[in-house]
Amino acid sequence: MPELPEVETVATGVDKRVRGDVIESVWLGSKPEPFKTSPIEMAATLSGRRVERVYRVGKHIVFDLEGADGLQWIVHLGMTGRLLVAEADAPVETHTHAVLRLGSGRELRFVDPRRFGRLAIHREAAGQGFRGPGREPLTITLEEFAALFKNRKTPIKAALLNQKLLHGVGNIYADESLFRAGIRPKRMAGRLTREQLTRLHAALQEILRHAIALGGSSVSDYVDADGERGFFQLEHKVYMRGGEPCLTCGLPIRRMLLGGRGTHYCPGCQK
DNA sequence: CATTTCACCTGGTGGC
DNA sequence: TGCCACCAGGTGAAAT
Repeated sequence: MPELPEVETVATGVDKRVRGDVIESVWLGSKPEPFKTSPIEMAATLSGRRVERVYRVGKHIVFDLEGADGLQWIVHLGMTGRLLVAEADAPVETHTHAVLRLGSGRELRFVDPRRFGRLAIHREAAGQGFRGPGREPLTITLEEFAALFKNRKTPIKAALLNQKLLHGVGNIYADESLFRAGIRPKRMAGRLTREQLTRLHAALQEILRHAIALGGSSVSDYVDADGERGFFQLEHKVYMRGGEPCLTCGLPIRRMLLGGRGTHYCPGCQK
């Protein structure tokens, strides 16, 4: 899964290749799982439209479609979803659920083995495009960030993963930013000190920006729109390093379950 | 309402 | 080589 940096990388890559292109025809797989909008309505809405712009909101990829009705195509990659721009004669991978044939002769393909991804048409309400469920981690101010966690009794890691608070943060960047800020994942969100909130706000933004600059983390099968892997996995300090020595203090990194998610932290560096 | 747990899927890995 | 348990970037419904 792609989290904020991976989705940003994919959206940027797709925008570069697809912006201005016309969707000439649409094929949607028969399995209904990925579609929040019915396949018939989705295909009818997309066919013949020009793509004005592609960008990221939270973990969603938003396609602005040309036209006065303000319709948008929303793609969520789930855990294993990929959006690929391919030549029309390139072999179609298994688990391909959507193919958009473009006027340029290329195809935009949605591939998702686990089928946790979602596709939908968003109808603009009151002149507003798709906004996402929460606040943007990259642009939120420290004051707004601190206010999100006030009086919350859930562990800080669970709060970071709650998309209605901040959208875009997932398991990798929650663990990595808590390590960088020196905070244990189980610490109650509402009990963080002002200093901890300041460190966490800075750590999260620094890590997300760094990860975007490196094209995201390729843990297993993540690739961008050109099929290229990212490099931020080489910078992980705790994620998936359970049992290995902390790169700062040497103590073994611990792995535990928190909210059903694998959680990694350093018992020496995080308080 | 806030919070936690679990189902939803396929595939890769490691132990036996 | 096979079988099986367990794990994986996420979310949202149901239970508490």
